[in-house]
This record gives sequence, structure tokens and C-alpha cells, in this order.
Amino acid sequence: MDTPRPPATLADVAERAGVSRQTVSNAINNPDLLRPDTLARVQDAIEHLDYTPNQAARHLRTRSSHLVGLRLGPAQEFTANMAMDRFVHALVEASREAGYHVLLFSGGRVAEGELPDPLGGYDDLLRSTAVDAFVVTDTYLGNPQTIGLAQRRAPFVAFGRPWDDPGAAHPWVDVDGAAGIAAATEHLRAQGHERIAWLGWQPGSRIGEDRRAGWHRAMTALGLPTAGLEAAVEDGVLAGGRAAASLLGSSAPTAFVCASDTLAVGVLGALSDRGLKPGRDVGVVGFDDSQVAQVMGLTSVRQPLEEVAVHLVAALRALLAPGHGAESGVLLQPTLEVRSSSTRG
Amino acid sequence: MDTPRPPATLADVAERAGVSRQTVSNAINNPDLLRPDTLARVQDAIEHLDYTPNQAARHLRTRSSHLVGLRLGPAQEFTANMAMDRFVHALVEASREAGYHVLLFSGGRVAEGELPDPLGGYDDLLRSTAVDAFVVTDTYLGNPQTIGLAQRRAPFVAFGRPWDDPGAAHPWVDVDGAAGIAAATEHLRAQGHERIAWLGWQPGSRIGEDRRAGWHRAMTALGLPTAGLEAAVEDGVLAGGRAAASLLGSSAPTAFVCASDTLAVGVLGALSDRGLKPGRDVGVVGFDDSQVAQVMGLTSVRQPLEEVAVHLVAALRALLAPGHGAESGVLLQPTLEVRSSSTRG
DNA sequence: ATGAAAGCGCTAACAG
DNA sequence: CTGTTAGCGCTTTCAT
Repeated sequence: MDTPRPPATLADVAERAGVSRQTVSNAINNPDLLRPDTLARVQDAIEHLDYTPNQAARHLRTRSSHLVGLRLGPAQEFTANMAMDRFVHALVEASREAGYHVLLFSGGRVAEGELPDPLGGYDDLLRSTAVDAFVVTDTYLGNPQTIGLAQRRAPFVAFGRPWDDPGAAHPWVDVDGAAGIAAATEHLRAQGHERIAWLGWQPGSRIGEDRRAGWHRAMTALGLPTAGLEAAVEDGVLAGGRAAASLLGSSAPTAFVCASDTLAVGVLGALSDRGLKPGRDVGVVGFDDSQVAQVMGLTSVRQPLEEVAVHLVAALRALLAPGHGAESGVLLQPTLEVRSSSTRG
Repeated sequence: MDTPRPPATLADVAERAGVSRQTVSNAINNPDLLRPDTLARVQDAIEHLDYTPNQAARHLRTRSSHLVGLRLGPAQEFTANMAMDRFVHALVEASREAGYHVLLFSGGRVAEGELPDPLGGYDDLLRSTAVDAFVVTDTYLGNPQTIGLAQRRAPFVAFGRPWDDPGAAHPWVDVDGAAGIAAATEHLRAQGHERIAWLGWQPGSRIGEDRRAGWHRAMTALGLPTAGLEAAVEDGVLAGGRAAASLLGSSAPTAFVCASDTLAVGVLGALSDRGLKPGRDVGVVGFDDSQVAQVMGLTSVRQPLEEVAVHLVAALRALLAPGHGAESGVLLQPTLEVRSSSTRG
């Protein structure tokens, strides 16, 4: 009994307001063009008829869906998606404020032994005009997709620097991981530590190398030794624990800066095995401020994902609405969330 | 130099194949209607022109966007979103296989002191024909949105039972939390525990009450006492730790079953404070199999979210393509991920 | 089995 | 400032 009738259209509103369809369209998209009284009449009609513009029609006409595509990687890619949840939230919120929605898609299931197609899913969405643009997040893998997308002239913005292609023309936003790690190192120094170890990933990840550089740079600036104080392992709790145990045995560090929360949790376990208390006895800092860090009282470098999302969306708007010049690269500073794992007392 | 020309349309394909537009449309949507040789010719043209149907046009014509809306709550709602990430992944994957994409939206920022609008965002998306249907996840709050959506005749499926409305007509999928907790309780009994405590939430949450019932039922069936062996606190590590400490002091439990991983982490902390080792000395089981549980070696009840997503999408298809009778309610069984926190040795 | 006509609801371009 | 005309690309009649 409630609303069995089909939704109102522009024509319905026009008729009720006694104007043409075009005028209604203008009332919505260019209110300034209308005389105040006409505008009021139209708005009244819109209200009464509970009118909402049909997106499909608008989309077809304007060739703009107001949708941005975000590909969800085949889960658990390395370490990055510990923060993915927060990022998605932030992106949805920032997009909403700009009048966009976020369309999620997957690259498709990756068959056993096959390499995932770095462009899987992008092409169809774009050519079918389902989305206006993409947000690309997994640039830490190297950046095959940014290259591929650029070749296809696909509008996109990247969360992540174009490490391997300084001449890349697309807009990007990234977080200065090296600076975050340097701040963590300085924080530990301020807590009285001098033998501060780096627990990072095996070479091959630009992000990992960047973070390590932050540690090394800070240590050097502080006049502290680095020799024998680092280990590179795969990202995992067990691997982190083993590496920490080994470092503790060989070079007596009193603090650890880690490339990820996962590794830091491993360190925590190694400390516990030796009866050492995090914070009081040995300082530990992780990276990503994941739920795990929050729950375990682990000090961690936190990426300003909300801010990242806002900049990405701003870049998108600039990209899609020519005229607005875009910042083509933005590097944001992370913050250090200090918890008990790095403070004495 | 690559693809500056606009994407091919149906008409382009028709011309190249020497048939009418309609025939091309049929080749795509009803291939059976074409003679094999015509079909081949058309497919050839499609291939050569790299044609992809324009979604906007199809959407306008068929009144179906092939998009399902999923609202992201204002972050951190209670405990549920520890698993949200996994669920979103699963839903995207299941949707893809059914030819749908997932549109994320937010309820809008909730102003200080205001109640969030349970229907915020839904209405516009629906009336603007931006989405075909919704997946509603936050039914644990009670279910104002299911009621509101039902009133608006909005097509939707729910992850979560209609606790307060057994007569609800919408399709739903849920996980049998009580059974999961009962299995956890039995597991602890099999490990030799008899004084198994329940650490749950304050009354008012149907989900919380359901999980507690699973513990109580299992304890009774096992002939074990429950008196003095339970506590109800707000969901948090600190609260969980305090409650565990109190129970340990008052009634000497040797194991804890918890309503969430968060509470279980609190228990772990309390044990550590007393020099007790999880597993060996005291058994602990959490709920949700979050990253925290995986990283800390916490035994936890795991919801089969992939399966949930598949059933939700199946229900959606049935809802949107009348004829296919839908199952209107599905209750799935969780599994117990056994780790060191609940096993001796 | 294929084609022709009509129109989904909207907005860009031009007239008035 | 407002109205008219045309058409975005597709699919649903209905003929053939």
C-alpha cells in the first residue's frame, strides 16, 4: 500500500512544477541558472514527489558513473592488508564527501601455480564504463598495474610511490615510511636505548628497503652503531621470533624496530621466552598500528590513512574534472603510536 | 597512439558483422537464438573490435545495475568488524562469480551525540537505481534496518538472524554461534578441564546471549557446574583481563570460553600477570578467529564467512530473478581453530 | 532466425 | 532565464 508506483522521473517533476524537463535538470545541476521563484517551485515538486535522479540515465548521458574502482587483492598479500580495512573505510568516507562511491572488485581467482594477472578485472570495468577511475593500492609489488593502466590511458591514482618509474605521470599519494621508522628509532634513543636493532624483510621490496633506510639514517645521525644489529627475514611471527632470538644472542640489542607488526609480535614472543618484559627490558616498535598492535600494547608507526584517502580523492577529482590542477605526488608523514612496548616504567 | 578512439558500440559490431544491432545483442544475451555461423561471425567482430557492452546503457534499459550495496558501519561497531575484512573479501569474490560487483557506501558521518540513522544511505542508492539490492550485516544491533528496508520494499538479504522478528520475510544467512561455543566448551572438556568459565558481554546483545547459551547448554550436557563461573563485561582487553582475574580469584576456573577474541586477549594478559601459561595451565578460547588470534596462538571459533557470502549471493540471485525459489533462512556451522592456548603440551 | 521501431531517463546544445 | 530538439547505447516488443 506504500509505494507500489514507480519512482518519479524528471518529467513528472516538470509537469507538477509547470516547467520543462530541462529546467528541472538545471534546478538540480545548475541551480544558479534559475530564477529564485522557479527554483523554489521545482524544489517543492521534487520534495513532494520524493524524486531522486536515475543514476543509470545520468550515467549514460554524462559518461560518468561517479564510481571509483578498488581491487581487493587475492587476500593476504604480504603485510599490507593488515591496514586494508582501515584504508577502505577511509576511502569510502572520503569518496562519499566528493559524491563518489567505491566499487569493489577482485582480480579473479588465481589458479594454482599461475601468476595473478596484474591487470585482471581492470580492463572490463573500464571499457564497460562501469567506473570512472581506479584507486590502485598494491604498488609495493613493483608496479606492473600502474604501467599497464597508464598504457591504456585509464584514469587512476595510486596509493604508493612509483618506485621504479620516477617519470610516472599519474598522481600518487604515499606515506613516508622511512621517516616513520626514523622517528621510532629516535623515540627509542630518547628512552635510553643505544643498541637498537632493525628487523626487516628480505631485499626485493622497495617499501622494505625504504623503511630500513629510515633506521639506518637515524642511527647514523644519532651516532649509534649499526653493525651486526640487523636481520632480514620473511614476514611472519615465527620468523620474527627466531631472528630476534638470534640477534639477542649475538649482539645484545636493547631495542627492536621492525618493518611490520607481524615481525614485532615475533619479537615479543622471543622476549617472553627469555623472561624479558617489553618496554621495561627491551623496547619494541612495529609498523602499521594494526589491531594486533593495539590489543597487545605494541608501539607502532601509524599511517594516516584517512588523510591518504582524502588526498587520493582530491587527485581523482582533479583527474576527472580537468581544469583543477592536481598535485601529482603527495608524501604524508606517519605518526608514532607509543604504547607500553617501548616505554620504561 | 594506442587507443585514442572511443570504445566500440553494438552498432559498430553489427556493421562489421553485417547484421543488425539486435542480432549482436542476441549473440551476447541469447546465443542460442542465432544460427551457428552467424554467431561465429558476430563473435569474431566482437573480438576484433574489442567490444564490451556499455553498462550504463544496459543498466538504463534493463533497470538492473548488477551492483549490490554494502554499508560500512561507522567503523569499530562493537566486535563484529574484526572479521569484516574477511567478509568483504568473501562477498566480493562470491558476487563476482555471480556477475555482480559490490558497491561500498557509508551511512554518513554521525554527529556528536546523534544516533546514527539506521537507514542512512540506503534510500538514495535504491531510488536512484544505483544498486539492485543490499547486503545488510549489522543486524546484531537489533534490526531497525531490516524493518525499515522491508517497509520500503527494498530487496535485501541479511547476514544475521532476524532475532526480534521471527516472522521476517527476508532471506538471511547466519552462523550458529551457540553451537560454536558449545564445541569450544566440549573441546576444553576433552582437554581435561571441568571448571570452564564463560566470559561474555553484558546483556542486551542477542548474539551475546546466544553464545552464552551455547556454553551453558554444553556445560549442562557434560554434567559440569556453572555456578559462579561466568562474568559479563563490555568488550575490551582491559575489561576482559579484570574479569578473568576476578574469576580466577573467586572460583578457580581452569579454562575460559570467551564471547570474543578481544576478551580472550584480556584473559591471556591476566594469565601472564599470574605466571600462568595459556594452554598448559589454563585453556582459553576466543571467537572470530581474528588476526589477533592467529598471531597470538589463540584457539578461536571461526565463522565460515566464505560460505556465508556464497549463500547470501545465492539468496540475492533468487530475490532478483523470480522463479528461482530461495532458501529464506540458512544457519551455518562455525569451526574451531585449535591453537596452543587450549592444548596442553 | 533476423530486422525495424521505440524508448528507458537524462542532459548538451542550441533557440527563444 | 526557459523550452525544444536530439541522442547517449542498449534491449524489448513486434514483424518478417
